[in-house]
Amino acid sequence: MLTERQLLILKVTVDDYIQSAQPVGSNQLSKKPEIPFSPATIRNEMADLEGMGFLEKTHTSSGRIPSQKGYRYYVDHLLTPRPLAQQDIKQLRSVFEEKLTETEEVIKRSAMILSELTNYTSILLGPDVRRHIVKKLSIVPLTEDAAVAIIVTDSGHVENRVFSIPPGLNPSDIEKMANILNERLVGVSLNNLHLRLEQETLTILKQHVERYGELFHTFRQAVLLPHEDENVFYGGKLNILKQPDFHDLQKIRNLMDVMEEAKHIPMILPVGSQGLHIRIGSENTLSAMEDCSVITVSYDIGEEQTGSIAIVGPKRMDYKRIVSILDLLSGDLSKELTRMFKGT
Amino acid sequence: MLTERQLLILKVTVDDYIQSAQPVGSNQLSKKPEIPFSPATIRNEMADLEGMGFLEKTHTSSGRIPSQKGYRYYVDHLLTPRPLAQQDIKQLRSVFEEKLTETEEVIKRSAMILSELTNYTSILLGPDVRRHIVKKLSIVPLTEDAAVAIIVTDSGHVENRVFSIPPGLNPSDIEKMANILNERLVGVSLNNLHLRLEQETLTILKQHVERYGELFHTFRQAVLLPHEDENVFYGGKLNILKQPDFHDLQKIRNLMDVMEEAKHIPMILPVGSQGLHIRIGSENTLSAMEDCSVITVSYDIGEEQTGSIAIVGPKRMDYKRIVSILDLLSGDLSKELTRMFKGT
DNA sequence: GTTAGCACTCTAAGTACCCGAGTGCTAATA
DNA sequence: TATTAGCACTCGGGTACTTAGAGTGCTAAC
Repeated sequence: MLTERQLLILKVTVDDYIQSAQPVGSNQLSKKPEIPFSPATIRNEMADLEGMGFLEKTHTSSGRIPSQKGYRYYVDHLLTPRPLAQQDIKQLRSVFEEKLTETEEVIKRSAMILSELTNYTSILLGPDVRRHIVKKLSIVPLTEDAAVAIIVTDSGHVENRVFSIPPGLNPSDIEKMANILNERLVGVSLNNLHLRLEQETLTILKQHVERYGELFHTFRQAVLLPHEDENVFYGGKLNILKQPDFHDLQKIRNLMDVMEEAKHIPMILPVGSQGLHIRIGSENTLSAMEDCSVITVSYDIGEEQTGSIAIVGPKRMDYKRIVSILDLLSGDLSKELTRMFKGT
Repeated sequence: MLTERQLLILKVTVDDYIQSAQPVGSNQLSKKPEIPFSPATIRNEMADLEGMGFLEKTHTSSGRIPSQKGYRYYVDHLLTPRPLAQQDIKQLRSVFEEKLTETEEVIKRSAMILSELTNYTSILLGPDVRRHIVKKLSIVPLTEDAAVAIIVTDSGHVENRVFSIPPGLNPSDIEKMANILNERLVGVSLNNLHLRLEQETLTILKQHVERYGELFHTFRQAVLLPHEDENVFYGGKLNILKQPDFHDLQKIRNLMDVMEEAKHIPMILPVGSQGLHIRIGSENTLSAMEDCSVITVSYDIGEEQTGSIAIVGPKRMDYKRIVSILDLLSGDLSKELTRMFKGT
């Protein structure tokens, strides 16, 4: 168990290191007004804290920096969210002043502002498109042998895909097919679309549409997979380059690579987890992120859908500030997007 | 005027430096089989070439590197495009094996493969969406007070935008409006859309639709500006970090920043210029690119539309190889996209 | 005209050195 | 007994110096 004084010293050490990026020495600390002890006392305490694994030295006679365990303890027990400056709140809320009509636009802008405000990289995940519900479905012929299938969902999201029409097909058949599909598929979630497509529409199509087989096949292909990565928005990808903690070009490359790769997103932004989470250093599953901390928070759209926000920065991240910012944004974003979604 | 020998030495010097990234010395050169002169002779010639501004030294007793003028001369007079390896051709053409149905997909994949093949950053600009022609226009109501406007163009491109409906409006009016718009606007290019919108449809709307004013206004807003940046595709943004020529983090940041900023794209990819162009160092308009070379080439879609391709790399770029690659790709891409567009 | 020879230059790498910030330990102090 | 002053020690980073090597320009010989 840590004593009051140890707690104080640990807290101030972490705070100072977060702010300065330099190892913290006993002299330095003793000069702070909140620390009324002599350097020698601090040295003793720091040695203890190091013994317990909360602090580390970069070399034998250097000041201390927080260890992973130190950050973890700080985040769990010593973190007092710092109230945001009016200026920050204003900037953060400016997104909602813009009268944007689309969810995606709001999320995109939020990502940008978030990265400007934090100087870290932000990743925002929109609500899962696959849970959206088909509102309208249409097929627009383009040429003799190609048409574009368009699916509008209740959220205003539009999926569209070009697919090929078997040569020599009767155009009226395409129209018929579109009608049948519309009758049967409006109200179905994108998730269940391909299932319903085969279960319900195939038999009916058979009866009404000539050569339904080929047509149905290419259409099905087109509708099958929604673009996955369309749903991820980044802000300040280059902010990583601003951090003094990252100097190894190789590591920067790995990190940026991993972040952009769609397949890694679920590892960074655990879909479905509620509330705010902080992962420090090697607590991240991806090895490229072992020098990073990631703070994630979820937000709600309506009652069913959720999205998430992540801030990726160095372990020496300004936790206080980021937590406050994310708290505020997640609330505001939930309110605004729910409002937009339901239609006031 | 340069002598044969000077030409040879200049060429080999540039080639060598492109390959090794190290200043080239007279001894080194004299060992090459294609150079039958003694180091002393080479030194004399190099001194001359330096005097004429084709070569530079990094310090008084270093080997030579090509100057901007040197690169320019090399590119203009000494460049012999290197035939591509079968392997490369195969990889480059693999895009077309994928049976992609959408122009955008093809361009996106090309950007990726291009960056993998070259190890530089590729930027591909699709055909100008604003010249596409409206094929179909529809309005899908979402909630009481919002609807999504969808415009399908002849290329299969789908623009969609959510806009707000004035409260309490009769839904049938929206349908009427959609019908009128469709009748009048199919066949118009996106470019002329807003013009035609006011000239032709406004009066008719007045006659048929109640409260056309408000509805028309928000709709017009929505349709007005196509998303500009949707048309630019990148490959290998991080390849810059691989180049030994770039080590200054600040410069890298600037460069990456400039490239992603949509408003700078026209400076990098001059829209409308035909054929292949090489800009070296300060020949680029953007100061952030003064250490880069950019090779651009245009491609055609159908008879009217064009897109362009750019490769951004260090001045010490493998011009031979890139020129060959771009030549091939631009031709293939033109063929393939024209085919797709016209519908075989 | 070409080249061998040579003195000269400059970088990069290695070594030595010192300064300062920091530590741990011991002994004195409150 | 807990705190602190004092002190010897450590280590990184900066500066100065040296050296090796690659390269140059110039001159004189071929």
